[in-house]
Amino acid sequence: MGRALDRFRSVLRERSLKMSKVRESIARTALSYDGHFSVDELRDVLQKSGVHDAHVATVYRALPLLVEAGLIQPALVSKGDGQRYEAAFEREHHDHLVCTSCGRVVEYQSETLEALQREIARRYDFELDNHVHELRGRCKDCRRAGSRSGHA
Amino acid sequence: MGRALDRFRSVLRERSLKMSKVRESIARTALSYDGHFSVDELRDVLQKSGVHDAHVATVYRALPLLVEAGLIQPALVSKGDGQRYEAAFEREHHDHLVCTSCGRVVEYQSETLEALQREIARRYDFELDNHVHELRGRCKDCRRAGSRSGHA
DNA sequence: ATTACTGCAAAATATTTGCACGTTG
DNA sequence: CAACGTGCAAATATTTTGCAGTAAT
Repeated sequence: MGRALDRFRSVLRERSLKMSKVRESIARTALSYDGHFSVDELRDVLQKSGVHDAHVATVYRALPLLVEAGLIQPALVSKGDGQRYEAAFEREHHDHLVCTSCGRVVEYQSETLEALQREIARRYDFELDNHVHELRGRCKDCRRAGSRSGHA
Repeated sequence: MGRALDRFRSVLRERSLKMSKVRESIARTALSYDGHFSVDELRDVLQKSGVHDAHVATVYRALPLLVEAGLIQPALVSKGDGQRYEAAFEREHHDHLVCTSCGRVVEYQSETLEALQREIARRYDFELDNHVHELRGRCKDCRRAGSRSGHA
């Protein structure tokens, strides 16, 4: 956690920005958030944690900085409800498998996949920054329940 | 194109929905759209094509059906401006490599990747519907231009 | 001190929904 | 004719922005 905040601080310094208390709280909360969060979910936890809450606009302003510092990453592309994020600092990278019926999310990681992505980027002469990979389908339980065209 | 519309019709039938003129126009326009489109871009083309335009709500209502029928697929997750789609019927599936500096989009396809995805889904007992895969980085030209350490 | 940060409220976007009327099967 | 589809406008939801006062370096 300390290391993550240091990294955040250094990104801020590079841009002549300041490390405020609110920003630090946002960073801490995001880092220790268990699972995916939306802006409002993050704000809820922030508020309940008693520290102090941050205005929506403030969170929106902070998130790109956290992404840039590598503390969090965008997650769950799906749609409808707005961007979600998850902690990313010093964690194994993983991607998501989402059940389109019940919404269950399974994380997986595959070194083969990572390697393949690097190879594709190399083939087109791209320097890879990051990627989004989301597999969508129906999980075993949902298939058993409504065995056909039953979309949620 | 005829085959695509047949498939659309059959999805509609399965759900006791009807094939209206507006839906058919939306389907045709989406199928022949060259590249990625947003809801508004699709509506623009629809209108200019003289047929008749569809209300924005109508397009929003039609898109999930087109996706379900496999005529289009969600594409290009990255931006903030709302979901984009692209034609997908009887086309080789492909994914995208996006340059974070100049915005250039390169399509690529990899059977190895497709196979790997199927294997991951199988491992978790998911029946795969579709996926989103987007690699983000900097293309050769942008790297040469500004050899900076990072952010746009 | 200087420059940035925050909350606020309003704006800009995106997407969804209820309803009355038109269309499809 | 019954059921569905469409346009419309209003409602939601999400993200951004200008501003005036507050905090960080």
